[in-house]
Amino acid sequence: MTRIRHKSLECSPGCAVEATLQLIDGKWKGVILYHLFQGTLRFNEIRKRLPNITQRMLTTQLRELERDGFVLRTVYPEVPPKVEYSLTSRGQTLEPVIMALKKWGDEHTQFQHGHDVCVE
Amino acid sequence: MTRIRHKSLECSPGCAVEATLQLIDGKWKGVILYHLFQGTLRFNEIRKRLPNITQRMLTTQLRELERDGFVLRTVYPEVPPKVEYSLTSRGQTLEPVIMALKKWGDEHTQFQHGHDVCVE
DNA sequence: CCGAATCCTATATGATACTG
DNA sequence: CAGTATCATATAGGATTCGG
Repeated sequence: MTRIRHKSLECSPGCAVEATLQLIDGKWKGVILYHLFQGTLRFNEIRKRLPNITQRMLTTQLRELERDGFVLRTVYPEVPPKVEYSLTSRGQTLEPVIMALKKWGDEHTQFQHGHDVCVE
Repeated sequence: MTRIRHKSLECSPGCAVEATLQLIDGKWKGVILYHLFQGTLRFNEIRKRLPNITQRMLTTQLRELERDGFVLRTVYPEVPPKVEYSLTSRGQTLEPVIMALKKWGDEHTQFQHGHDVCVE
């Protein structure tokens, strides 16, 4: 779930935790970022890596990541269209965060790396 | 947002990222965990540290954290009631994750540590 | 003091169809 | 290929009230 930007946040010393969470939250953002760490990808290339995502959701999540300054969207004026997504430098700074999330998940949750589905 | 347990997850190499996110997501879970890293707290002690949370939401989030094995709830059969919350060993393992989120937030978002509210 | 029970709303997500 | 546009639904989060 991505919440409204500029919404007032609870402020305690842990405030920054939620601030970060709100930016990378969204059902697919974590995985999208994860794949983009490995390099620039086209729209459909990302889609292939997320077999269950709908076109609409991929667009939505990418737009939010772009809006938040994590992802750069490059449109090539060709026919058929070609759009590439890559991380901005700000997006790169999220790598330790995403990797911490992945590391914990790998160590503490059981899921099968199957074709396209895993169960928590 | 906390999603249903055992829901099928998208499985790609980044699957673990979302698996972890789904567990610590929830508007207040990150901050609650953050405060519990500093030691056992009573219900109202947590509440004081999260000035804007409602009683219902604090209960809800704590119950989910308990359900997911991160938090231990200890009820003292007294009048008036006394309930203490502490981290389980599994909860402790989240510390690097939460701290990575906090570190990023501290370095990359602007917010004011005020009385009770900050703006992203 | 620490909740549970209700009721309510916003919004995140999804299904589906269409398009330059 | 890479999107929009529409419609539908579930659920997260909140306000309020009551209780042991």
